[in-house]
Amino acid sequence: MSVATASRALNGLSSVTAKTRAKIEATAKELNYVPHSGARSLTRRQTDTIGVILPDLFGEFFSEIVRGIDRAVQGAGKNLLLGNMHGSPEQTGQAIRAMRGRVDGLLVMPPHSSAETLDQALTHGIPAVLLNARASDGATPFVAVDDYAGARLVTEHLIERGARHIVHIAGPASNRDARERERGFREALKEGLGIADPLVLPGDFREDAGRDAARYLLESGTRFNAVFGGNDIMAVDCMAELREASLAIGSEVLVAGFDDIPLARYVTPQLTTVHSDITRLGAAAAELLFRMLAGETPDAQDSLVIAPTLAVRGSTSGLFKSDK
Amino acid sequence: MSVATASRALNGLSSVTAKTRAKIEATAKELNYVPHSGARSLTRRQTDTIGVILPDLFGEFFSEIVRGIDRAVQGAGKNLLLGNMHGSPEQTGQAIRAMRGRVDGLLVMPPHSSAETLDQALTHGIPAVLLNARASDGATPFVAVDDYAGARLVTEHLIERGARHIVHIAGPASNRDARERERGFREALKEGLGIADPLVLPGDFREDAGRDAARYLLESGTRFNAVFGGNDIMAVDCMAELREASLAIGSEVLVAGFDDIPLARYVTPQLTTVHSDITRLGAAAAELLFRMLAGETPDAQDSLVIAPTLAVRGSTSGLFKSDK
DNA sequence: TTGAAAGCGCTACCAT
DNA sequence: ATGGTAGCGCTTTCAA
Repeated sequence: MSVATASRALNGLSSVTAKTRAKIEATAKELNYVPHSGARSLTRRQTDTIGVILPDLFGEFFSEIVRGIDRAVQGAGKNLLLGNMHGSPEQTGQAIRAMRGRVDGLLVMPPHSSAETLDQALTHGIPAVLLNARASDGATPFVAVDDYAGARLVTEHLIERGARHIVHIAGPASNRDARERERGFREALKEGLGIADPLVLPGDFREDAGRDAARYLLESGTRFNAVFGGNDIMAVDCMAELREASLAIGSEVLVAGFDDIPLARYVTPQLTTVHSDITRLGAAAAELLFRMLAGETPDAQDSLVIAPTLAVRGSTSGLFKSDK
Repeated sequence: MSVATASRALNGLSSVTAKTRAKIEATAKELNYVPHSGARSLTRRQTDTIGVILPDLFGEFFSEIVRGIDRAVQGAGKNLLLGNMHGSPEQTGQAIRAMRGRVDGLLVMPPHSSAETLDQALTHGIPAVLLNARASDGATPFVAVDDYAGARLVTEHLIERGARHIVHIAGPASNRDARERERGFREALKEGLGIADPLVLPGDFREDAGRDAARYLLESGTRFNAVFGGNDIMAVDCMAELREASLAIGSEVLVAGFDDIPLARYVTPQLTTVHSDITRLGAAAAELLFRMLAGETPDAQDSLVIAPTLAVRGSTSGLFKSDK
């Protein structure tokens, strides 16, 4: 048997006698032969692998998105090469370059708002889909969570539940999600209550920011009856602090967050928040990339914005007793 | 310039004139040349990539372990190929085979106790380190968390805090971690209190199991003053249920868990639990693998068992009022 | 110091 | 239906 025939048999090409194939398969098993996918990739000019480049993410988000990507990858019979990039745009470019020759396409989630730096690295090479970011030139397709819509959802909900003095704890200004959430908050407030300059406290998406915000609110004597935290962590900690000050969460003060981390359901009262299907985000991105690899050339039209949903829980479900 | 010289220059070999090198580097930049690592791997017979095969893990654990591995991989200038295997040992073997030619070594965390099936797949090929599992032949090095020691730690702590009627909610019998934890519990109890046949309730590491256990305890009128949940989820939910029955957690009944998930610190009272450095587990495994790839041939001696620590919190910190 | 050429393990084209 | 063989893009002897 020649290597050519063997290759054909093992790859299931039709032009092989059943007999020959059987013999080859038997021998392969006997020799415990396992194809060398590296070499295979080289000749076929296709690796059946996609690269994923993520920033140093916090637990929950990371595992969810990878799970989604993995699901799609698995379903397509492909492989997943993971390349973390810890922060800087240069590292990102570096990571992207290191993937050349190893992957057919890329899923990239840039840190912060450094989308521009990416373009170069991307435009120049292989197909790519951006995660939760837009390329500055608008050319690279992306899949993102609609932070703006989510923030509007919460804000409108708070208004509907009777809140009239709503405070927002913002995330870091360098973070696109944070900016979009704040924007959604502001617009919903303007449209709903006609408030143009609401109180927005600074935050960084970490626990302390929630506590600090709460203390500020209490000590400054600010009039407020609802807090919308830029993410759940801050909302939860703000809520804890307000509770310690004997405020009745859900009736005296409403609190809501964003992300729906598992914790949200475990605090008392449970936290109303915005739920995004992160797994779906990852899966959708991978599937979009596969379509590109299959020859389709999606434009910005194919980019997907995933609409989040509101998870209403105890922290906003009570009725208002008084307007503090 | 010949390709040979270019290769040498780009790879920083010394046998190249500074002048030649400069010229080559300039040209490379101009042409926007990026080396094709696939081809490079083929000739060098080294991919600088390690494969990671994990079962379908729950969020926290997954991200922590990957973070640890990634850290080590990053530090060593290598790449990380992720291959999830959803469950069955066959899939595992499959996943391992698919990695041939793509990676230099493997980090494998087998699902359940199917370590035997692995051996074949592993023995036959590339270097590998097992995560949280032992190979049946004892040959493959591994890195694992010491569940047994952790369980002893909690149990001894509960005894020391005055508990005399301690119940354990076990995890699934198919899970090695679960079995080891139960073993640690039983032995600590025998040694500490001379109890040989403690009450062990069945569980599956999920929320409901915690609630079911609590209900059983309450309804059956069982005498107990401490519960050691096989993991935090079950412990937390058991605690919630007991609290609803107006038991004072931490004083009337002690509750402890295992894993130290973030939630443990957010429930009221905070949950005493066993903390394992999962990130370190991943990093240690990767580093062990790198040593093997560098030529060392570690035996079982080099396997590492990571000792967990006890995180004492409110759920066991109160004093006993009565011996219910 | 540089260049020519032989592969790495496979696939795919061209013959037979 | 099968076999021979030319690469895939790189590294690495071996000569020059």
